[in-house]
Amino acid sequence: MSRDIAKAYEPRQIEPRWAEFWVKEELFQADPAKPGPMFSIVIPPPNVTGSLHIGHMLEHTEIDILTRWHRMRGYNTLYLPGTDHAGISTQRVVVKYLADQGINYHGLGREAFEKQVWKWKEEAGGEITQQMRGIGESCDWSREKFTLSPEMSRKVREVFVRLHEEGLIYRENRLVNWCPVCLTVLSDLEVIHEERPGHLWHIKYPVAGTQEFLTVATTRPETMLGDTAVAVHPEDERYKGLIGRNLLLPLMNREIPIIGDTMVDREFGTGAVKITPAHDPNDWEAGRRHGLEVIDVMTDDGHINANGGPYTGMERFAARKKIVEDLKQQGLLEKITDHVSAIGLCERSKTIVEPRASTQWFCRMKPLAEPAIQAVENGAIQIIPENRRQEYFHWMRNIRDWTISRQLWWGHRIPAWYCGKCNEVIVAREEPKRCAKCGAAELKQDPDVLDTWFSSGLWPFSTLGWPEKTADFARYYPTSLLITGYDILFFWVARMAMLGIHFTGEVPFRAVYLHSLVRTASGEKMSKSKGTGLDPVALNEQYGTDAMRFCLASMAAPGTDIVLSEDRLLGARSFANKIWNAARFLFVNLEKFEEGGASIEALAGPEVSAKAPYAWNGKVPLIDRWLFARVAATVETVNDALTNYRFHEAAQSVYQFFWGDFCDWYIEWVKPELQGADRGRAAVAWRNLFAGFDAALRLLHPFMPFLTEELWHQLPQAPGAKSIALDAYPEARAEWKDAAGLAEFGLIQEAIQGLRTVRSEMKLDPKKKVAAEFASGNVKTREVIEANRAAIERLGSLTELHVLAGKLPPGDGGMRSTAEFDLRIRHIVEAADPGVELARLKKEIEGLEKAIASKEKQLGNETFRSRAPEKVIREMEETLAGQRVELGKLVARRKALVEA
RNA sequence: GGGCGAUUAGCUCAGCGGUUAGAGCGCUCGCCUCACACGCGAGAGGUCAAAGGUUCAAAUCCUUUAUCGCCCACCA
Repeated sequence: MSRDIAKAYEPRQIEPRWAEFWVKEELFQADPAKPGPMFSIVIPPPNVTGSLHIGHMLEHTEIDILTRWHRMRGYNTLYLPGTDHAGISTQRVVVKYLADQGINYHGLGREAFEKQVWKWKEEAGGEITQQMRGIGESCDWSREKFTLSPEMSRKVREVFVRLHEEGLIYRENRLVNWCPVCLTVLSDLEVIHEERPGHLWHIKYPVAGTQEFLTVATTRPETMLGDTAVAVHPEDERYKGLIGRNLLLPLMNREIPIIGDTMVDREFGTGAVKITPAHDPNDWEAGRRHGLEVIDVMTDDGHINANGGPYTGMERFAARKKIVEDLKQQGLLEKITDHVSAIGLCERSKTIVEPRASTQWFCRMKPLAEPAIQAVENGAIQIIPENRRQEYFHWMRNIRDWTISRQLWWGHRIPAWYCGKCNEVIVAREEPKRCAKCGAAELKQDPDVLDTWFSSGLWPFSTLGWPEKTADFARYYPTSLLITGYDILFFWVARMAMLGIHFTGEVPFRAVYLHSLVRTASGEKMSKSKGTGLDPVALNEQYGTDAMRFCLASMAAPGTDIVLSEDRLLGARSFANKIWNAARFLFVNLEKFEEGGASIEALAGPEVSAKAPYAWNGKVPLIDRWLFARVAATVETVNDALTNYRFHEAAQSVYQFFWGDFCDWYIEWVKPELQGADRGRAAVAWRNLFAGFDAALRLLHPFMPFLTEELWHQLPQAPGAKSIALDAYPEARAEWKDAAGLAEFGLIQEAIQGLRTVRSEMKLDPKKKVAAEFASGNVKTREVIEANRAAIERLGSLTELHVLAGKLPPGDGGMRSTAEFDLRIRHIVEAADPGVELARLKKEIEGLEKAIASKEKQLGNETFRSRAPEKVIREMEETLAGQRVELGKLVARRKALVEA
């Protein structure tokens, strides 16, 4: 950078280089043999065919900040990357891709289709991991995993077989959620409920052998084709007598019984419920209780099947329409009322899910859930933010069995084989040659695959080598932390907790931090499919990845969603530019200093920094004491904030430090000293400046890795030191903490700001230097000001500052008073408007009076004095005394002004 | 039907029991001061959604209400 420095920071010139460097140098490869405390994190595997969206950007930024922060603090750190095969969603993408080319995937056949998906994966599958490299994630790429790799497949089969042996996995015919578009069964979680206005159709069923009718109310008339009973409440006076009689099912002309069942709510509808065991979960149960026939009237793709009489072949909603029409025509439709009901939609296709009886594989969850509940209860797994614990508990305590089979081709094939001869079901790790029961060789593997979440549920231990006892597993499991979105708490987090504990005997992660969702300005979840997402890759190009990372971090308060705006990004970009320009200042001025024979090696570098701050004439200058005290305070704030996942607090703290302290005060203060005639003094100033800057870079690195890496390389480093990422995070060294230094410098800041305010109020030309007076009754205060007079004069644009004892009498010019000191700039102001000054005084006096009154009231209160902590009382008294002094001064000033 | 969260400066949000409530952006005034106009300096702007309550002390804890949002749920 040093000789030809761009005036503005241009991330595009810098980021790709370092992104490549980090990968090529394999800087983040973990070594289980290395000593030290451990920090491990496995990535929530993104969809292999996906691309980086804004949610990933946030998640990966948070993961990478914590990873880099731990690594710099000496932890043996592993950040394990990988991707998910994402069964249903990937299959949908490829099916559509083929369809666009006029290819029907069914026609292709299973094997050819699978080949297509693998081909797709090879082509598109690299994108997201490539993007992750591009944004500088400090992953160990040598350990990258894919949920559908042969290696992972073996682990999946192992788990399946063991669960089956334990009786936790079973196959059964029951009512499941069916998606007629995806053509597969779905788990309960994959069905999203949405309230929609609909109707309640009141249909008259003729009572067999009479002229009477029984009216039933239904929201889904088309299911009547499969009705096998009508239920009424056994104690319902209206219908009691009908129980046991038969009804003639309209349109189908089948006789069905009237049954009594307490499931019926007498208040709802007509109090009579049609029972369709094949297409409603309640009815399914009722059917079992009463031994009713199950008549499935639907095809896989949501049409009426051969059981549907005249409606056979019709699409389900077309059939609904026709059935209603026909009923109306036959005079069997009593009425239609409006009714809002929650309907189930397929998470992927948004199709209305059809409840349907089907034979599927299930996993018994209760026994798995119990230990996972306890793990969170007893703190073995910590969930942050805390309020998500409740959701976790609620779901886990009401958990139902998990439908794990899917009628897809893309996924882990279920390791079950059926004997063509004796129908024996064989579940095995390897494909069996013969039936274990009858010895026949006619075995056929179950065509279905496992729910994607089944394999991702094993992720923390499968990726680390389980069931083998690998070094990685021993060293990095249980993982330290999981960072993921709260939207997959049940899908993924809960299942990992259950399976992890069950198979390893240990929790899969010590803590789960559930990050926010990034929303659009209108509050919607950002989504690419809806076109409401911001493209992080494009934004990174535009503003810089560091700016994006910093922006997200500064907004990532736990528990609240993020609304990202370009305004905020602009602010973060400015911050990056500010850092760049601070560096530019250093190097540009260093050149001038170097002309006198100094070299950067003598002024900067790890050995020089280690001894900072440097003294001059036996004393560390106040400004340097102050700077390092601020470094220590910032380090403490950042460490504390990151320990508690308070990214926004950490980001805000480094921002304030770098911009507010380092640039606005420190650099401005030391400017003249750096180029001063006294080269010894200047060398000390340079060393302290570089040491401060070096600490700042390391402090900032987890948030803004590219920029800090670039600048770090411009400074002398230890031989063999490769990257700031492997350097040490600054420590809050005890010798840097300096309360007195902070207080003294605070006083000076207040004085300078006071002077500037007065100048501004007096509308003085910024270039015009004037004389000023400073007065304080405190000897120590006067000494501090006197000792730093030159800098105060410079930063306050003064010709000279007179330091006086006591207080300033009222007089001409602009005045400013605090409890500690008085300031005045004497100046004849031509068009000075005393009204403006009076108005300001009035406002300040009123504010003070209000504050004083409230304190006097409190302090005068006996209960307060007896109950409040002593510290609070003492502080309040001190403040009050100060405010009274200040008020006195302001009132005197006002009086003098009015009289003049 | 249950549960959770939000409501604070024009905007986006921090703060969650103890001084006159903060930040970024925007706004006003003044500055191209030899690192940075993606900048520098100085300001204006809020009865912390409403009403009760607890407390010596409430934006902060409790209750109710209103508005908005989310999650869970097999009332046909």
